Amino acid sequence: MFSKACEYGIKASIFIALNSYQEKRVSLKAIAKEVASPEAFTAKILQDLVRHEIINSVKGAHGGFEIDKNKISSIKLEQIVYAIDGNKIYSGCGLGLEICNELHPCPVHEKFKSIRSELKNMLETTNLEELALDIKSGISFLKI
Amino acid sequence: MFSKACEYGIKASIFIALNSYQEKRVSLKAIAKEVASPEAFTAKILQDLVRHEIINSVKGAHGGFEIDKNKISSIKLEQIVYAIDGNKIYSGCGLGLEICNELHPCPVHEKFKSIRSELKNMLETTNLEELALDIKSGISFLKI
DNA sequence: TGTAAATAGGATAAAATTATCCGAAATAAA
DNA sequence: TTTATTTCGGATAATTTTATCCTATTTACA
Repeated sequence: MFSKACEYGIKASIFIALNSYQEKRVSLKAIAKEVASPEAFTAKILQDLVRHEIINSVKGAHGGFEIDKNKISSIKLEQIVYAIDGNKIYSGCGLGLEICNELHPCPVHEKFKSIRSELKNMLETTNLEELALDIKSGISFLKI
Repeated sequence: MFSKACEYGIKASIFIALNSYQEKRVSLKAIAKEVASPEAFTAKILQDLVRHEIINSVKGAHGGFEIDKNKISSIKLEQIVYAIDGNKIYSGCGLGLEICNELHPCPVHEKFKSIRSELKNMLETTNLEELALDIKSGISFLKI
């Protein structure tokens, strides 16, 4: 469903958010360990998120990644996915047609409609805060 | 959502079904042209579908691909996707966790639940016949 | 001021996916 | 029986995605 890059990016963002609530900046090393992702690859993804101003980075000793506490609840999954994968997720036709719309639909256009819109809606409405809180309370997990 | 291979496979299957209703066998060349897919790559995918006994192939002059007319309505999208992409589509966790279930869910497990099940249901219930009929009646299209 | 700790970013490599090429095998028809 | 047509299958290539490595830059602190 998502690319590996996107999976890592989402998990990393949740972990950073979780720590940001406690004013704790986290290092690449700590992130990669916590979400079980390859360190160097994760670094590239975090750079993307920084460029898109979803997370913030601080260089040098005691540096690391953080998210403005007040922004966490307004960051939607959609923004993270878009920063990393672009608009691949919704943009395309299910069967790869260049033109696929109500007037010129691919064979599965109608069948996919509600699935795609539900996915879109989910990504646009779920925010980092709720995901981080579930981790904090032990309801969900970032690895294994 | 699907791999390119899967997209080509689904479109090819629909085109073959369409022709099989009129007892017409179609060649690789005709299929690739009709669904706008690379010929040699499409050949590999068709071989997969033949091995999984979803379509039938006849070698030699006047050979080509066909589907048993009586089977068309019972062939589900799910079978085609499975033959080509394996169980990647549902099997995995949305965030790539090795273990992801009700007891040990990833952060988006609940959020994805209905989307995944709707997708699963759609693939398991839509059959080749309905897709082929929509092409036949000009409601949907295989290319552009 | 020097050093250790971090992120940034370019170059490169590995793996997976997509795509092409070519000879072998099968088959219908001349 | 020969020839043209067509799928089969192995080898290879191109592209994209995933992953690694190394150096530069920044920063805190001794």
